[in-house]
Amino acid sequence: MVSKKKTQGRQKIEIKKIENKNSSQVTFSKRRTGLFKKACELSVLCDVEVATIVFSNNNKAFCFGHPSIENVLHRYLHNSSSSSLLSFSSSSISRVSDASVLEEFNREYMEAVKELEEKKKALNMEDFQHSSQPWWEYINVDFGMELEELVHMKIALEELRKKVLAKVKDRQDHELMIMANNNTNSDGFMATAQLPLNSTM
Amino acid sequence: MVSKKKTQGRQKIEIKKIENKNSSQVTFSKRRTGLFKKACELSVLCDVEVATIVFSNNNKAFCFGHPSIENVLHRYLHNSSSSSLLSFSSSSISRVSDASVLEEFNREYMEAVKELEEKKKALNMEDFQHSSQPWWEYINVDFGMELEELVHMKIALEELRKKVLAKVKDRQDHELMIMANNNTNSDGFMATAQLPLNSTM
DNA sequence: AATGCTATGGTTAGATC
DNA sequence: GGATCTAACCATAGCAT
Repeated sequence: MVSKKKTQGRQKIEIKKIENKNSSQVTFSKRRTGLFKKACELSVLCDVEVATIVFSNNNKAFCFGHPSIENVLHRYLHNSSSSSLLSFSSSSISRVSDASVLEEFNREYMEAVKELEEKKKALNMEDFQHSSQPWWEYINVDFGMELEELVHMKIALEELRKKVLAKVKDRQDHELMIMANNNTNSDGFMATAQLPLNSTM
Repeated sequence: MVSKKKTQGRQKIEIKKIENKNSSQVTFSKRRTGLFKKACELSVLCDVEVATIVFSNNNKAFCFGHPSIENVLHRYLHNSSSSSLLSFSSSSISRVSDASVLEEFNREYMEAVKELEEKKKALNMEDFQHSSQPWWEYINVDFGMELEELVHMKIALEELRKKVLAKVKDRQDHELMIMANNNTNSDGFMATAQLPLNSTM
């Protein structure tokens, strides 16, 4: 009997730039996932801090960090300016940065991280990730927004409000229709639906 | 003839902290090498920027970066205002000292990431990820929300609106005060500040 | 602490939907 | 653009050095 293979399976490839755009995109997605998984496993198995950042060709940043990206970057940058640093890049092995460049970089970094922390705090993402509460409960405006941003936000919220109201209206009509056709609906749910929805926002 | 195997080969292991100090060290060394190799391959195959930092338990930093560590970190930190929501970390899990909980790290992590991905999708984060537009422009209500959720969202938005309005008011007063004291302010910015802010939302 | 050995577990290229 | 499948390639646990 001739064994007919369904696929050729994994083929050996050279490690060089994949010119085909589609293949490159597929490989990027698969290997990125694999890389993050490996990074995660290393952090767990050996109880160490790991940070990995990948930029796609579309300028998208993907990252993994344990205990957190900012934490590890902070530690790295802090250590690198004061003590010896074992690092290498694909272009040059065992490359050590100039101290003055790192000083400047550190300053920029501190500013960026501060801003990042504030925005993160603003959205309470840490809690949001592991909470059962809906995301919109966590939005606040305590971070330092420029006036221009606030105006834009106000306009965006106005649009959002319209969408929500429309959605609520649709659902309410839908539920009432169901109720009209089916008396077995639970009272608890319908009670919620009967909140005053047309109050001014 | 009895086939006598020299070794048992690679054995399956759980992804949890390796308590044996020596084993942990060996695994750290091997997997660290593997991780950097994967990172390097990804950067070459897909022609993308990658940075990976690992701290050993001895406080030693190992890293790989293409085109360089500083380059990628710099890019990440400067893009942070638009990409901060897309990073994920395992910080909440690292706070747990109980070993039994740590054992479940992998499963919990995967679940958390999956859940997060879903929420991101709901918020149209994919587009938001690589855009310079602020996050609130991307909020929509197209996903399947229950009526109860919508009502809660409406209430939350009402609260949010109040905060924004208050913030806008404060800023406006503040800017006007500055303008009164300092005529060198740019007109462009102040023009934005003079948008009609008291329109009904 | 890093490296070589092997058998096995795990990752992924290529195709398909 | 993602999800799934298969076979083949690759990484690495456990051991010794």
